[in-house]
Amino acid sequence: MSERRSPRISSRKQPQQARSAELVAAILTAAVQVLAKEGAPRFTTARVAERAGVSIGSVYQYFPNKAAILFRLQSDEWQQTNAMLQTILEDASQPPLARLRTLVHAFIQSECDEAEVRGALNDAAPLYRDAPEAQTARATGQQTLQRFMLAALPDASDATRALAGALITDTLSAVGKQYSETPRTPAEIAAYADAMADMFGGYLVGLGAI
Amino acid sequence: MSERRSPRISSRKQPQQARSAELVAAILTAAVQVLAKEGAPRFTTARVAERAGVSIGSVYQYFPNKAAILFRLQSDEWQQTNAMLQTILEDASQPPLARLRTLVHAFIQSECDEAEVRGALNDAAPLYRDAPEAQTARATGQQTLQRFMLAALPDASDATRALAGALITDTLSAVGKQYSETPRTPAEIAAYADAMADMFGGYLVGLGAI
DNA sequence: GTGAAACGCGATTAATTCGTCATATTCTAG
DNA sequence: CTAGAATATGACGAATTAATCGCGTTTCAC
Repeated sequence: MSERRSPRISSRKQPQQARSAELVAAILTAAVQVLAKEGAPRFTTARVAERAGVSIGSVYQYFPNKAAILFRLQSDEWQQTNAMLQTILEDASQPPLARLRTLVHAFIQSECDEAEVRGALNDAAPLYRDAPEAQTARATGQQTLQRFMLAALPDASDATRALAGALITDTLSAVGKQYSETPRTPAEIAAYADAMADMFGGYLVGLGAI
Repeated sequence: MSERRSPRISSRKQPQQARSAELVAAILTAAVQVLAKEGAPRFTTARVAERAGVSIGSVYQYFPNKAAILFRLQSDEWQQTNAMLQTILEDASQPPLARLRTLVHAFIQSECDEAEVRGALNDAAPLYRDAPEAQTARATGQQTLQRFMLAALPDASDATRALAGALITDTLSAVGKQYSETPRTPAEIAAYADAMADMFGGYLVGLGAI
């Protein structure tokens, strides 16, 4: 497929003084705004720097390249989403399938909430997707769901659980991505999330879910 | 989100002589090769022209811009896939859910078969996605599935059918896209497609499918 | 207060891009 | 055969782009 370009994407150096920490924060804030307002193709380091009220040189002091900024945004968001999903899935006060329904709603909702940024970030994905750091980050989310599968499908084989977990993870993320590309009303979102939860539920019950 | 750029994407003029028809064919063939070999970011009109053994000027004689070439590739593929899906869904010799399973297998398989091109085409999607022609093309595939839903869920309400149809369409295309991004063995593909068919089946049975 | 480290700057470079246009070649109708 | 329509060419203009580097400024430990 595409040429493998994965130079370093980790940050170039850590801010040590207060002003530089603010500067990095300003860059990230500006990056989100540029991404949401101008879209992925017009996301340039110069535009980010300008919006942040900072010089290009300063941007490159803390980010080795453009992809690193995008990856940082994606990474921060993954972390946030993962934390949310983990909280929901580990809430033992509800039966597994109820938790799954809650999770679907929360996930789809959050995707739609930040649709502008998410869409642009997906468009820019080719720039950071192949970096090793990105692969690692993705694995974390799947592990959380696999732990949940153990509770939901206690009698299934490991292979079955793994496959079901992978399918649900993929569906959630891929469909969520696509669904949020079009503007939706809150009612539509709720109905769609319910349908998706029904779909997962029907599937898991068929596999012997409790 | 991104700036709305949607100039004409339809072809600039129709080839009238034999040599120009060949030229257009050469451009499209070369475009696929460039896309597969170099990836979306390195897909340029110059590279396509060079690989096709044709001058840049000639490319712009039949395609108004770069996006038009990409759209043409996507459009051709949609048409091909749609024809296949229609054939499967309208095969009355099998019950609806069996047809759906066949469809899932065929679709996932075809996505994986041309993974290189599909992936790169998706990466380039921002360039042609917003064009009105693209919206139209997408609608066709959904109609085919909606007709099928009528057979599968004869007793459900229109709203239920529409929602279920949308969810299945979305899942199939979004997950297929994502799944084909990673190389897979034939056995993995078959197992995954089966799981997805189980998921759809469980969902539809829950809705009263026959 | 002072010196060194951290920080911030932005003009500049080198590369790449898309798409046009004036010109040259090939085809075909009559 | 020939005129003009269709087709093909590719050098070129105009615009963007990512990233660097040398130098001025601020901070802070001592």
